[in-house]
Parts: sequence; C-alpha cells; structure tokens
Amino acid sequence: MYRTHTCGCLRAEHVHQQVTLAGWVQKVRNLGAMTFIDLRDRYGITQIVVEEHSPAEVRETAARLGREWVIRVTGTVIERESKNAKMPTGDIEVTASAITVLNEAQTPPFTIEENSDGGDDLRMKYRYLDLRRPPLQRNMMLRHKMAQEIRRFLSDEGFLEIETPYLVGSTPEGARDFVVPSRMNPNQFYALPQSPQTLKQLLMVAGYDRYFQIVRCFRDEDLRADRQPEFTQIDCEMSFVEQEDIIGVFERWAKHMFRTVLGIEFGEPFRRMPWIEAMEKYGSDKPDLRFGMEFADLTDLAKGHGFSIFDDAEYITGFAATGCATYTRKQIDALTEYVKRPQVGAKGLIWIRLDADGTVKSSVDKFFAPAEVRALAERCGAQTGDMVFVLCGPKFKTLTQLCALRLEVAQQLGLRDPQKFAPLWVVDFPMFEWDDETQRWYAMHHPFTSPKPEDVPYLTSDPGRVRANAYDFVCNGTEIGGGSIRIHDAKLQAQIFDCLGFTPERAQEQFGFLMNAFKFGAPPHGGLAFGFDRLCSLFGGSESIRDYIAFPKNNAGRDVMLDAPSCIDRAQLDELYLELRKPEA
RNA sequence: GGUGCGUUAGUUCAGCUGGUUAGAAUACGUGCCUGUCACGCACGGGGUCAGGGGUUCGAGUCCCCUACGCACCGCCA
Repeated sequence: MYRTHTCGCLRAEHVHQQVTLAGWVQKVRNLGAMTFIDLRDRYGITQIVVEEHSPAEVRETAARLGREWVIRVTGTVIERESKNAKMPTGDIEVTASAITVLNEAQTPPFTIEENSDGGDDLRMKYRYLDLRRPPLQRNMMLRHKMAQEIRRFLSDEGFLEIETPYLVGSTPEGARDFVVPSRMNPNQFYALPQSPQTLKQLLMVAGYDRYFQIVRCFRDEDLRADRQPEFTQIDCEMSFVEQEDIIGVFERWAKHMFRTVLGIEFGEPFRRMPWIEAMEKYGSDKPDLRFGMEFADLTDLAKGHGFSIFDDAEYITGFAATGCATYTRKQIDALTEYVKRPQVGAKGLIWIRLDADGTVKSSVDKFFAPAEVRALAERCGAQTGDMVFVLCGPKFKTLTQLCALRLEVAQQLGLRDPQKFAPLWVVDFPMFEWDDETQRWYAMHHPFTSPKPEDVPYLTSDPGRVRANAYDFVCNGTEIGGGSIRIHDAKLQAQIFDCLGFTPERAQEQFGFLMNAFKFGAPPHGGLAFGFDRLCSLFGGSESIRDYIAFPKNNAGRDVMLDAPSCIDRAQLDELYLELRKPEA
C-alpha cells in the first residue's frame, strides 16, 4: 500500500500503530538533535518527528528536506509530549522509521499556507500551488458538495441530466459568441453556447419533461469579479407547468441547498416582489434585502417649493439611512463625491438630518419650511437619528443612482453580512427594453419568453407595457438565477420576433429549427437557470467567483498559467482557411 | 471603449517636501540549538525601484506614454 492513512485522520486511538503517510512538506523545524516535519495533504497536517535515536538515513533525509518536497513517511503513531490543541491531529505525531523523497521541489514563489503572501496575479500564474492552500481546497470541496446536492435533489424529483452540444450555431441576439472555425466546412463557424436555451426547449418538444444539466456556458464579454467568459449554469426546464409550478420546485430546491450545505432552515416562503416594486423601492431588479432603507417617492411632496433642481426633475426619491444623523460634513461630502463619480453619475446629493434633540436640518432649508422637510423625511420612514438622502432626475436613472448610494451606506454600516441570506423572487419583468442607440425593442430576458396573456393585446400598441412570465432568483443583491415560461406556439413566437424587428426570413434563418419543432406538438414549458459559480460564492461568502473556479481567467480574459489565448501557426490557419489581420492601432 | 487605484528584494510592503550607500518583515543559504508547532539565536546572499521618454545640478519620489494587475462603468438577450 502506498499510504495507510491521510495526513488528517490520525488521532489518539491510533497510538502505537505503524502507519505510512505521503504528502507535501509544509514546514521543517530543526531543533538540532530533533526535527519536526509538518506533512500536508488535502485532508490535513500531521507532525512527523525525527529524533536523535532515529535511523541515520532518516536523520540525513530530514536534514535535506525543503518546502513542498513530496515525501513518504513510515513510522509509529505516538502520543505527543506537548499537544497542540489548534490542530485536529495535535494529540499525536508519527516518529519516522523511514522517509522516502518522492520528489524534490523548488522553493514556491509564495507560501502554501492558510493566508498566502502572494498577490492575485502571482497566485493565478501558479494556480496549482494556490490550489494547495486550505481556503481554495475548502472552496473546491464546497463546490463539489453543492454539485452533489443539486444532482441528488433534482434526480429525486424526476429530472433527467442530459448533455447538450458545445459546438452549436451562432445567434445574433444577446452576448457576443465565442466562435470556432470548422475545418471540414470552410469559412463556416460553430459558436459555443451562451446557454443551452433552445436545445433544452427542443428536449421539451421531445418529451423529456424534466431536464437539468450542470453545464458550461460561454459569453465573449468583459469580465468582472462575478463574471467569467466561461461559467457554469444549473440549467433546468420542465413541461406542462406554469410559473407557480417552477417557482415551487426551485424554491424547495433552494431550501434543500441552504439546509444540506449550510445548515440553514427557511421555514417561510421566500419573498416575492414585482419588478416595478423592486425598482421603485430599491432601485434595482436584484435588491439586497438583508437590510431595509427602502426608497420613497417624494416627487409630489418635493415639487413646487421653488427649488429648481426638484421642480425640473421627473422623479424625486430618497431613503432614510438608519442612524446616520451623526454623519459629519466630511462624511456627507464623501457620499456626495461617491454619487457624483462617473460610475454613478448623479449631479448632487440632498440630505435631511433628524437630530437626536428633535430638530431637523437639511441642505434645502432655504426652500422648505421645517414641517415640509419633516414630511419628506417621514415619507421615507425616517426616525430620530436617521439621515435621509434624496436624489432626483429621470425616474429609472435616479432610482439606479440611489441604489448605488443605498448599497454604499449599507457597506459602511456593516449591513452586508455574508453570513446572512435574504432570498427573493423578482417576478413580472417587462417583456421588452427600449434601446435608444439602435432605436428598437430588445427582449429583456430572451426572445422565447412568453408574455402575460392579459398583456398580449399591447404587443403592437404599447410594447413597453407588456409584462413577461419571467422571474429571477435573487439573494443578497446578486442575481443567482432566472427563467421564464416559454412560448410554445409558433404563431406567437413569430409575433414576438416581429416586435423585436426580425423579418420573417431572418427569424426563420436564425431560429427556424425551433419554430419548425414547435409545429410538431410542443408542450407548454418553462424553466430557469442558476449561476453555479455565483451560488458557490454566495454560499462560500467570497465576493469573487474566481475563488470557486479551479482555473479561472484574469481581468483581460487570459489564462496566465496556460498563457492562453495564444497565436497559432501558419499550418493551422491554412487548414482552417483563415487569414490574420493586424489589429487597428 | 471609458474611469479609478496599483506596479520597489523570491514574497508582502515602507520609503514624507526630489538630495549620501533604497529599508523592514518574511522567504532563502550557512552555523548553533532535545519538545517545536508563526520555534529561537547568530551570520550571510539577494534590487534593471515594471519599461520608455521628459523636467531638474540631482528622480524610487514630479510629468507624459506604454505594458501589466485589480475594481468599476459601458457591455453581459
């Protein structure tokens, strides 16, 4: 046997046993006549001891060892003279009778310990070393556990895991596609799927009425801490269901995940919120409900007092920052600077302070009587000791800006507790979004999303008013998943394509395969997809999904360890009938 | 495409208002040490201050450009 135990499993009950361990040298502490070696594998650390009476070759080998050498140790488990309560194996140690060096190692560029001293880019270049560290190993184990629980739950519910192809056709809407040239079909390209959306709908047509897949998806867009060009979705679809059925199944699924992975019970149903309410109360379609500070519409109260900023604004809204009346001038100035940053884009910030002594002060006292200012604050639900912040301008722009401020204030107040979870279903999304640049409507979710039946009459007269059978699963201000009831009727699908500005010919060319399939008996169906990486980071408490992906890409979409993407040689290009062009300067 | 912050020893960082030979910790090497576990003690090696240009008597420090990293905006149906 190569090893009899792992480095994490030996306890007092193993004392006197002869064992063989293998692993990496974490640390050597040479005290002269005796040497302690911390031997590490992914299960833990066991202390090896080499003493004066140990065999000479053992003492010689121990003296040579360096960090991260791979060794095998045979010896006897003994009780420690001085125990270490900080480690699970701290009651015992292994006195070595033989040490074999399996592989020497260069000194690593950063220490392989709980808290590494290496910077992000260095750890990314040596990702295989970073992955040796306990935090990343815990993350990989969490991800594995979550994948197991996802499969267990969905399989028990009768879902079939079916794989769909990675080489598919390019589609014009949505994100940019990664494309793959086809050698056997000159000048033609596959695309990597942004999601298996249309394929899972075809599976519904095929009668596989409960499908899921933990599947890689690809989008050629800029990266963020929570966005990678390849990422993993938990992709699900069901037939003969309405929105309520799908939310029902996946709310139970989410509770199963919280229970089995984190040990958290949610007795109550998750909150539901129509999209328009989420926007008006929190300025976001993915509100963070770990704390309150809801927005109030102040437009009617604030106008008509001769303050031109308000009088000229379409919409005026504010919220009460809990306990912030003590904020200094400097702190308010800093928040004003915050909302004026180009990323937020507000023109300025108005404040109302409800002091502990019962007085009210504001930055608009010139235009408002104290009672009028107080009325504004009260509309926001402000209590004594609170500070109300108010922004104004075009409605949705202002709401979005105030959302940024709400999150910033919550951050400063320590209200964004990663141990706390506030799940939420956002429902009744609008069907379409208007784009000024291209002067056309875009599907807010995707073009296969069904409109609410009662809103269908507005499809031609007032598309902006049409609501979709679409829903998002949101937790702690992050969109974790989303889905919709799909269109299963070829005629309605054609009408939606028409609203989106597709000619019938182009719709047929791009999505003919789906519309044709619908002519052969498509069941009513719908589904949703969760971002697995984001779910992992939500459960694991880290901001960045990179911490839950074994080999992620950096900010520029590069894999710095593999040095990809990279150039390919002339022969490869020739085989693919490709010519290269210099990038524009 | 844009905004902000950053780049100094293997690593993490300090280096003020421009001024002698660029420091600390840690890692690494050598020696000593019988109960360490962030072992300790002593000694030692280690620097293209990201690259290029400019201002200046003089630049790690000020300015410009480039590269790279991170965060964000745009983008992500």
